[in-house]
Amino acid sequence: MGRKKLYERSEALKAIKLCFWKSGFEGTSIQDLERCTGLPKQTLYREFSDKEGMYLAALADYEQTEIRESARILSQHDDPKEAFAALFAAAIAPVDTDNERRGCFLCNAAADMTGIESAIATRVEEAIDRLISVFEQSLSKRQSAKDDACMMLAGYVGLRVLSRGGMGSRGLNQVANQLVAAL
Amino acid sequence: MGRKKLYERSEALKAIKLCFWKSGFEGTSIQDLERCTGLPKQTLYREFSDKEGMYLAALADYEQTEIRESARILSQHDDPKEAFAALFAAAIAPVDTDNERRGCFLCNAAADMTGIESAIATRVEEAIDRLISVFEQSLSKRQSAKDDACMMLAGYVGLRVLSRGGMGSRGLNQVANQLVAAL
DNA sequence: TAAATAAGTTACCGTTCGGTCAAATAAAAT
DNA sequence: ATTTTATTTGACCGAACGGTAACTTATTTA
Repeated sequence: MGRKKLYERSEALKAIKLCFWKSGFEGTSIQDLERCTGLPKQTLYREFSDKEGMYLAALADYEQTEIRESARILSQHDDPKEAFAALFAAAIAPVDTDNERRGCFLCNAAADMTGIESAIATRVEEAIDRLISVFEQSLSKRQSAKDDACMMLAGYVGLRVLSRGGMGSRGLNQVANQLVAAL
Repeated sequence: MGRKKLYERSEALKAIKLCFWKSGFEGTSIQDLERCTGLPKQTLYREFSDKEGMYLAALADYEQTEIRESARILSQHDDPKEAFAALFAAAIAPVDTDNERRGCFLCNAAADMTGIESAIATRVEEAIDRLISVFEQSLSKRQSAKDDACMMLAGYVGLRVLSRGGMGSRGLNQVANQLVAAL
């Protein structure tokens, strides 16, 4: 019943995610996605409907890999200070090893949003809510868990946006240390 | 010696700034700028050379108005806690009065940057450096001024990106309060 | 083996993109 | 009044944009 597909959706999606991650929604063209996936646009459109579908799928994939990884890192430490220190360290690592400055796809998406923009804005808000829940869980032993989670979220977002914005790893480590100390 | 211009550069620039502020570099077309300034593209190109010139001029204008205003707010309070509380309050105000979610142009620009991109990246880095200096000055009485400024910068960036990302004013106030408490 | 279904391929759609050129127009300086 | 300088206007450029339709090829059912 039909031909076997010569590509794998998950692999294509991974490439698409990296593309949007680096260049944002408007900054990424369908042609860019053809190049990075190696697939013709027809295949992309069949698989993801349209550009927005590609972006939403990429964002969802990001949440299920990168964000889930963050949750895992946090859950590996009992002490919240240690937990967040580890999280921040993981965020900074690619900057001072490979000078990789993609930042956080979700944070970039939040800054990308141009006012009232379709389904994407909603998904971004939802993903941020889930991220704050992850933070909250790591801080659940504290009675000020919710407030602390808010602060750490802001610090996390700031850290990752600044890293994309070109801040050196020395400054980023300063930020991380001070945020952990504030806990 | 020639005809008087029927427009004012500063007014045009103000409109251009708002446009890039809302929609970012890639998300703003020359046609958008024609509409918001009321000027034909010829005039825009003569005045600012090209799209990048328009963006850089807008970013510079942002720094000389909005960022300078931030410095003013900070300088009006002796106690750093009060100073940053006032700064954060000013950042949150437009969200819960007009639901205005432009965020911070400079923060948006930092998140926009797609890798090695021309002169814009450099200017953004410089502007961030200047912003951190402003923060540092407000904290100059402390011996940990530099570290505290780093943390507040990350918190500030996070706060403004989250506000653009749709976080409600309740959450934003939580963030602000906790950041001030961490000082 | 034939029908059905899905994937690959190619060309193409109208629109918008950033950017340019030249003519027309207006006002200041000589 | 004429020259000079600047502004405005509108047409135009090739390229890239997101998206689609049609045709070919391959594979799995019946």
